Amino acid sequence: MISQTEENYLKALFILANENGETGVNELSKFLGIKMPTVTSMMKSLADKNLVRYITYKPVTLTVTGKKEAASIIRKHRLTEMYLVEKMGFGWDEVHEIAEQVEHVKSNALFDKMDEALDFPKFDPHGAPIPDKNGKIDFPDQRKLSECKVGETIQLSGVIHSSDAFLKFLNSKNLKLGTILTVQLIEAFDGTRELSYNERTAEVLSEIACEKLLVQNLK
Amino acid sequence: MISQTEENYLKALFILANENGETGVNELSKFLGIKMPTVTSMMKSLADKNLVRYITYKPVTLTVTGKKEAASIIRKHRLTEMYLVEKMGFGWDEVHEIAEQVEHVKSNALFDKMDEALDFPKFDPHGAPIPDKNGKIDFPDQRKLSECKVGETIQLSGVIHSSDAFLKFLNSKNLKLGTILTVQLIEAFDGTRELSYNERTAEVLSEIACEKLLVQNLK
DNA sequence: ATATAAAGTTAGACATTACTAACAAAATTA
DNA sequence: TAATTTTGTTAGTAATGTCTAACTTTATAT
Repeated sequence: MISQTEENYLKALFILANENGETGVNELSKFLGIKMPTVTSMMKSLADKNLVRYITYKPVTLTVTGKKEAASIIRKHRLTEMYLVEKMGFGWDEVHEIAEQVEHVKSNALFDKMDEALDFPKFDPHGAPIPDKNGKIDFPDQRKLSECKVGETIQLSGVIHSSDAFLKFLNSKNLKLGTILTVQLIEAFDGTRELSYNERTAEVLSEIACEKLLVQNLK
Repeated sequence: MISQTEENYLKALFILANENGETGVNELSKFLGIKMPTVTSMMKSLADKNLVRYITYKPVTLTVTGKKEAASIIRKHRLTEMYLVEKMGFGWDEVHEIAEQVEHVKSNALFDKMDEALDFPKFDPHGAPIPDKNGKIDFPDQRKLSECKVGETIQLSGVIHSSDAFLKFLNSKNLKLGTILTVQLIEAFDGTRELSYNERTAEVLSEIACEKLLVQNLK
């Protein structure tokens, strides 16, 4: 039996995994807001349970079992977010904290019912892909808005590392997933972008904001 | 901040409270499946937090604060059960375990949304009353089927201390809340009841089963 | 009214999950 | 390459919530 605490570590490892699937202890510590010695000892304990591979002074990787568990928790989280938005009338800026708790509920039936009621959605309300029952994720072909060049016209398809405050900010700018944007101008000295979308012709977004926005090419 | 564990103790105290609102440590221990010394020490800790009144060797009572907290958890549990049955297509025999977990979610908004979607229900799928936001419970005028006399015609209005197995058994007998029953016969030697309802003329229920069924007079 | 049974408490141990302080290894920079 | 910074580990402590063993108080029954 995996505890809620352990589930949170596995989820973090899944989310933070770089190209090699590795995550440093320091990175994990900062992400979870838990001090490094605690993380180290948890890594030992998860390694004993065969959920991660851990060698002292080396980055941590999830085992196949660990990865499956992590994907299952992320699936529960994202299905919950989608259910709250689509079926219960919550805003996309209100669902993270609730999903953070509901994701730990031990009942496949509950999440399968959500999945079905939502007609098996592929993405959550923030554009993040929802793993299927086998833990498989269908990653869309996305890049950051901050990487787009002047003149490009693309579609907003995801928001990453989003605080509720940032989502409320997007609401206030009338930016939603699906909005079609054109990059009008990039300020050389601070990376500020000027964008046009809908009837808006010169909305200004900071570079930091643009790094949190994912876009797709138009189809 | 009250932990999940503490919430479970408060809920149990609320449910087990007798006419004086008292509960013995032993009773609590058996109900929760937790050994008595653990219960004793938890009672001390809850008393320090002003959630219960505890004097050694005396039964425990909830304080006003404790009672309010307990009612809030029970409200969450029963709203969740009702939501799962009415909005998600679960059977009344499938929802207890899920609600047992969801009841600990810290989000008034979630339960208020359920309440609204269900149009502010007064009872859960097992006929138990749902406390309102202020912790007030509207107890209906119910008695046990085991207390009814031969010839009485009443309406099934609640199921108490019900295991999932017992609920499945009721399903198999086609007994639901609202079913109108007539007590045809009570066996003197073992308390077995013969009941008629719908087209069924002589369904036999044990005394133990009849003690778990609550009924109301017809209106 | 005393013996026995039931209920309740105390003391001490243990697992989990967190922390701080001190130290060690690895990476970076001068 | 040597010094410094960053990253990571070890050791020791603490809170929470559980347990068993031993003991005490209260209730029950003969």
